[in-house]
Amino acid sequence: MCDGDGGHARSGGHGRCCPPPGRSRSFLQPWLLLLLSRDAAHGYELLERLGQLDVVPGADPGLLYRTLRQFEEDGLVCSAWDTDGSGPARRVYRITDEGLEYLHAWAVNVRRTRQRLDRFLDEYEKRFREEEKK
Amino acid sequence: MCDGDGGHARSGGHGRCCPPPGRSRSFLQPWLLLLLSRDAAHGYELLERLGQLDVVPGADPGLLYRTLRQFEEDGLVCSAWDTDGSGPARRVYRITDEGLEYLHAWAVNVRRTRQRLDRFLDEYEKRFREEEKK
DNA sequence: AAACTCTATATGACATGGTCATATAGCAGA
DNA sequence: TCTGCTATATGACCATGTCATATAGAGTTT
Repeated sequence: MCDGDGGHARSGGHGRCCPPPGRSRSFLQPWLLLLLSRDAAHGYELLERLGQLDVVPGADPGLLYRTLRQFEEDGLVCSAWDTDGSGPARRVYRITDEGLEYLHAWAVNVRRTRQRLDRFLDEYEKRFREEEKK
Repeated sequence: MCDGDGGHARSGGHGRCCPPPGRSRSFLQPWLLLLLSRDAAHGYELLERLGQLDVVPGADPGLLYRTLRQFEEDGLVCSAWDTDGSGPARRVYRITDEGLEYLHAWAVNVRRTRQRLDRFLDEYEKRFREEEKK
C-alpha cells in the first residue's frame, strides 16, 4: 500500500462531514426563474411552491430572498410592494425580458450538466458493472 | 409593470457577470475517485486524463491538488512519493476502502441530481414547448 | 390587553466548490 | 545559461448553500 507517508495528513477533527458526498445542488436559480416565468409572485409564495412541487424541498428562505434581491440587482426581475390582503406586505417579483433570456441560458446549462452526469454514470457503471450484477 | 420601486436595486456596476448562468459544476470529486478506483495516479496525470476524457476539460490544477489533499485528510486516498523516472517527484495517490464507499455514495448522489435536472427540464419544456416548436 | 401563531422579509456567520493568478522546483535540450 | 515541460502548491476571491436568528404585521386565543 502507500504509507511511507509523505509527511502530512493526520485527520484532525475538521474537514468533510456527514452527508456522504457533496451538498445536493438545488438549482434554485433556474427554478425561481421558471416559476416567475408563469406568474409574478412573492418570496414566501415561491418558497411554498418549491416545497409543493417537491423540488428543492427544504429550500432556505435566506438564500431565496437573497437570490431574488440579486436577480433584481441584475435586472432579471423587478419588484413592487403589495399591501393588499391580510398579513405583512409582500414584495412581488415579476420576471423581465432579460430574466427570460437568462432562464433559457440556464436551461442550456442544465442540459449540458445533465450530459456530464450521464457521462460520469456511464463510466461509473462500466467500471462497476460486475459488482452491480450482484 | 413593476417599478413603483420599493426603494432598493439600482444596478450599480457589480453583481452577476459574464458566463450566462451559474458556474459549470464539474463534479471533480467523483471523477477523481473513479479514476483512482482504476489505477493509482499522481495529480498531474489525473489532470491530463480528465482533459483527454473531455470531462472537466479546463480543470483547475489548484483545485485538483487541494481536493486530493483533502481526500487524504479524510482517509479517502493515501499517498506516497514516487521519485523514479525523470522530472520532479510525484505524489502518487491510491484509493482506500473508505474512498471506494465514498465513490459509490457519490454515484447515488449523482443519480439523484440527474433526476432533479430531468424534473427541471420537463417543467421547462412543458412551459416553453410552443416556442421550441418555432 | 397580553400572548401566541402564521405570514413575510431579511441579515450574519460560515462551509464548500470553483476560478484566477502566481510561486516553487526538478530536469532536459537548445 | 536560458527556455520549457513536468509537477506540486498557495493566496485571494466569488458563488452557492446552510444554519441560526431578527424583525414585524395581522389575526386568534386566553
